[in-house]
Amino acid sequence: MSNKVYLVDDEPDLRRAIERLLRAEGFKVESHGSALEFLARLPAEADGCVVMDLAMPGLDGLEAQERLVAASTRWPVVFLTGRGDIRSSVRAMKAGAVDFLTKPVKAEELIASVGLGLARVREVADLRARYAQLTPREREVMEHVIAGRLNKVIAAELGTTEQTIKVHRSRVMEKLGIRSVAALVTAAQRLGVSPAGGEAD
Amino acid sequence: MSNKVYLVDDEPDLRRAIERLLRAEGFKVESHGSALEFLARLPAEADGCVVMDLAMPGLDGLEAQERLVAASTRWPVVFLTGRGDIRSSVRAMKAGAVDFLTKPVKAEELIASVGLGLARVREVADLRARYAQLTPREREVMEHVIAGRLNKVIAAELGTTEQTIKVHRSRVMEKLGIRSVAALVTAAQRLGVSPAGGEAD
DNA sequence: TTGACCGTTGCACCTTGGTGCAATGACTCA
DNA sequence: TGAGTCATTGCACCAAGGTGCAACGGTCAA
Repeated sequence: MSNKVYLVDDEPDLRRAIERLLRAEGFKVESHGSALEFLARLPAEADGCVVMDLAMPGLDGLEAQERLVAASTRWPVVFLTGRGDIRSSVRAMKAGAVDFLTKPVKAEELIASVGLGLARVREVADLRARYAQLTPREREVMEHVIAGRLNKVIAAELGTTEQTIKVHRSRVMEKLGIRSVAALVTAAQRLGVSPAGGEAD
Repeated sequence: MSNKVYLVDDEPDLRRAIERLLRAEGFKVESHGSALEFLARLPAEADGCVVMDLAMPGLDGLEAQERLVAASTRWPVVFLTGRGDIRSSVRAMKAGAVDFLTKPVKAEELIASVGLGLARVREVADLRARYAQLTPREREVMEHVIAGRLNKVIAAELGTTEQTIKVHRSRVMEKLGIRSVAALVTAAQRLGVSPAGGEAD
């Protein structure tokens, strides 16, 4: 799984060329002619790497990236553009882009970047699947646990008892396949889950 | 403290201009004509923001950045260059640069980036000072704690007793001013301290 | 309506972590 | 040599976390 590339470019000729290149490398490719079209058909969970142009009619590549970031979806994005400038590349990298390549692109560079993006997705794929199994309450408790709060404090804040928190907490650990708070904290960071109400000291 | 800028550029005229600009904003400025000169007089702990040119005789700006990263010093670096290209900017940002600006630079942009870099330094300055107080043994124990290991496991691995580990552990928490394992894990990440022997699950 | 899932609570028991006090031996530095 | 730091250990006690069992009420869909 997870060898899928979402190609977003408004030029049909270039799409075809890149598609061919990526398919020859064994990637599955899904092409979109505009960022809006891509975002509209966006899978709920990141299951591949995005390869996107910068300048496109409708929604800009950087704007599309911002939306992905804002939705905390953690899609890996590789930019591939012909009229890029330093300012754009810096903005893209700040926003967490995997790479920022210029046309004409060397095949090996594109493949390497896509591979890196896919590797990032795979790293958290299993964890995401596990996290999806958590109930809303369990996620809530998790956010408090990774903030370093004691069970009884969490209980007070959520208006329940310590016993209840213990149950939720143990289910969180069980479902995520994790056995220590330390591992839970790092898992949460990989998932983009933030501690509730700031960190405790 | 920590409003210091380390300016590294081989052009004396430009150094003077930037120095004046930064000093007018209340920053302390220390200038160096080459990356090697800067690295040779490098303070042990990051106590300011680096503003560096890309192309310089001797050591390249990107190479200098790499050395800083390799030494895990976590210096914030703002690149300021006249002949930059996209490839360089992407490489710099991947290596963790705060920003990548081009000459001529707008004063407000440079000031904003330097301010951001300094903010990053200040964020961990207090923590670094505290971490510096730890004894070697305490750091060792800390690395096991953030790996999620139980006290008795740590004791076995370090060839001592659980009691001893408890003492070291409580000293770590006390010296760092931290009260939960969760906070310790995030503090360790900010400090660049890695868990011992990989993470426990 | 029945079954499944969710959130909840209580109780008992055990493990683990945290604290305070006291003490020892090794090492370095003045 | 004496002071200071570091690493170590033991003991007692308390706090917090983790587990297993049993149970209740609500929601939602088949």
